[in-house]
Amino acid sequence: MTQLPEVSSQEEGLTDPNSARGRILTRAARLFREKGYERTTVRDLAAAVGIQSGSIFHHFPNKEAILRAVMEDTIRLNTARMRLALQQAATPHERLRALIRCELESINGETGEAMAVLVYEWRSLSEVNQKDILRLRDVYEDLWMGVLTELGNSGQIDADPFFVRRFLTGALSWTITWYRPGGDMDLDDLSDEVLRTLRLSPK
Amino acid sequence: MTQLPEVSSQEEGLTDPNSARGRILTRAARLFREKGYERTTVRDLAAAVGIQSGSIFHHFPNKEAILRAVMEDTIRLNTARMRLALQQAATPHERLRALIRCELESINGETGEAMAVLVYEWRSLSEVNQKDILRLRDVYEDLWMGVLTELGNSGQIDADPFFVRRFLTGALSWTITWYRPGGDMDLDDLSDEVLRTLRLSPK
Amino acid sequence: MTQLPEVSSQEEGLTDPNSARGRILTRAARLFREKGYERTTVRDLAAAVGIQSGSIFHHFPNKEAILRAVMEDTIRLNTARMRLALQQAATPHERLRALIRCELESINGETGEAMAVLVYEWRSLSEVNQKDILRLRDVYEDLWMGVLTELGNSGQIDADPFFVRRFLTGALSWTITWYRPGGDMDLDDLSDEVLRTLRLSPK
Amino acid sequence: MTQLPEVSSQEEGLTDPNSARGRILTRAARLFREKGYERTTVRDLAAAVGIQSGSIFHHFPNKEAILRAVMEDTIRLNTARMRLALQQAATPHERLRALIRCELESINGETGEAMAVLVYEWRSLSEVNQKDILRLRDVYEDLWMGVLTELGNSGQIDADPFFVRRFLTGALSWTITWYRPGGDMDLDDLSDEVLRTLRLSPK
DNA sequence: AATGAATGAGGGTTCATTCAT
DNA sequence: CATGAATGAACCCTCATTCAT
Repeated sequence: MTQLPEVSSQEEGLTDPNSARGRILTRAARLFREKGYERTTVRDLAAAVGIQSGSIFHHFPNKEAILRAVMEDTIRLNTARMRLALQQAATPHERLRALIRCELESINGETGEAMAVLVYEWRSLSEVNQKDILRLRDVYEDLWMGVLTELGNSGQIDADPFFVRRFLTGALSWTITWYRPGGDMDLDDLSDEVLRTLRLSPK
Repeated sequence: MTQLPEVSSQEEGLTDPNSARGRILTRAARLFREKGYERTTVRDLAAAVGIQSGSIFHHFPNKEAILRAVMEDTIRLNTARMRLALQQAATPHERLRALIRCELESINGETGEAMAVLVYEWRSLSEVNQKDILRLRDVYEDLWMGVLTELGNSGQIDADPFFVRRFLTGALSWTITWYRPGGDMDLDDLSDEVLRTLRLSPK
Repeated sequence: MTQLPEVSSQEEGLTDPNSARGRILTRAARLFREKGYERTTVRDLAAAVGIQSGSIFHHFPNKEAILRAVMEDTIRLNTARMRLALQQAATPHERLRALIRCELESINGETGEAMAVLVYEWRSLSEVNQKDILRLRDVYEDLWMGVLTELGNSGQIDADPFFVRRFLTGALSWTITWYRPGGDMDLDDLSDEVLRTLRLSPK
Repeated sequence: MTQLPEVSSQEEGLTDPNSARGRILTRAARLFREKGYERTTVRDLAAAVGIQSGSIFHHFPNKEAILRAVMEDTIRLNTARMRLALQQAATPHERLRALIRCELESINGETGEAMAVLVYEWRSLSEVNQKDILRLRDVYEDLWMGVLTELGNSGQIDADPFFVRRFLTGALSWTITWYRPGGDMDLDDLSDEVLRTLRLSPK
């Protein structure tokens, strides 16, 4: 199994998962994922956390702020993880594999629910919040584009790097709908299969 | 531009788009896509159609039935279209291109809004309705698997056909988030870029 | 008893007291007066009218709009009444009496509750609504100032008409706190007592 | 400027304005006046005082007790002040002027905010508290009635003393809505204008 | 005394759905 | 078929009050 770099939440200013705020965010990610943001009531969330509904508003000013925090924390964490993974990869090909592996991990691992929320509940965010989150997303995407451009320059991929990234974004995020960890395919296998589909030998 | 096969709505038992029911569905697809199913009120929809909210319920028993009809009609229409397109393709490779082209059309053409609704509003459907729609989806997916298996058998793709289909489902559906028709790239170009990414470009 | 001019609600664009809207306004005036605007819940009001709380919002966009309508309708009605009364008065002295009599009627008659609301719940109105209502109030006050200026010019009052109006506003509105119709003093007697206090013989 | 008698808070059992309790009351009077009792939250008040919301309840058992204390302290203080002022007035006419001057001071001076609260927030008091405050009010009103009866007996006013008091209560309390200290009219001028309106001007 | 997280009852408002006309 | 007033359950959020620290 690929060694996953450990990211301490404190270093990145992320929420401590054991704090009240952290517990709300974890449960919120799950509920928003399962039922959708709109269909999840504040009471549902409070019950899941084991507090009263009014107490939610000691930690977040309103429901949307919870959605935003779920998204923001997730992007921050996964960006940090990916940066670490890139540092440990020697070649462009290895870096691409690291990116794919990392993104699959973010989608199908612990942060999977939050990542799904990021995709499916985007429209529930106000425009202002959308813009803020998009800025964080840009940082993350720059990491991808750097590696794909490298591969394009060295002739290892034919298609336009922008398109490749977009196809991969869709393909990888879609895994959430069908991939189940614990089966006969782990995330390394899945990464290799992606590379094979791109006809880039997994090696 | 690839010739798109015409599918008459009557043959397939689809809703006449000029009927009251049809106008509701068209507007619903757009509104559900733009604002989300939960955030779209029956009043919004009625106003968009130009009738009173109570009148909606002369055409549909409840709001969810509208969502279901949007999804069902769309799958039926696109399945019919795809079947026609496959009949006109001679080789497995041509058939794959036809499938990709058709799915891109369904996602980015007239039925695009409804297709997005199919993906993003899935959880708003009751389990019973989900099952019904899934049955229709299976018919559609069988068309895909037939062609991909052909290609696998003839050695034109390395990866698992099931995996390739999933990869493509994600990649193609994701185009809705970034592809804009009317730019310098039409859906034929986009189809070619997909094939290139899979290293299956003709010659 | 002084003849009170009849003002038809239709002529002035006022709310029909028998309509749903009208019944809500009447009950609202009473409740806002008795318990205060803030302490009156929409549910209280709906119960008093005999409808469900949600139904209130078919007639008013929000709670504050009810408060505003109570105030607006009242000012409009009383301005119209006062204008009619002035037309029937021959001398400045008679006109002053008519104003006093009318204002006492507005405060202690049918519109009394609404007038009290106008005074006591002013701060519960948003600034925008306050401005709108103030414009209506100005029209009403101009009627007063015209008559008081006449009396000043003819030497029948010593003090500055502006002050006299202000003292009278306070003194007359205060009657709501102590005057009870049906006792040994009717509104004509009350008017005379006011004139006596100003040392303007009631005649 | 009329000499204002000094009333020491200690003598009357009033709250020391520099104590925690006193600071809460001062801020409460202002906030209740500005925003209304209901719209003022305990948090607002705590923030204005510079403490945490929970700490308020170390000084008062509940929010209404603050309202009551604001009213009670104000009546006590103004009753004491008025008593002193009466002692320094030689004739009934002078005494009336002293009462008017004192009441204007109480309404437009330091205690003005609290006096306004007394008038406008009366209904927010429970019945029990209303009764207690009314008893204090009676003491204050007796001072007024004594002087007005004197004036009636000596033929200096025509109207019923009870009526005159009510007229003045309304007229004077209403000054809070329009009189602004610091303009070209001070409270002595205002007192004179009141007397002139009653045709009781000196000489 | 002071803190501030937690409570929990309720408040204004929304909205799918019904039904008499 | 269409209307639109009415329903009533449910939603997000507020806030006076409590209490362990």
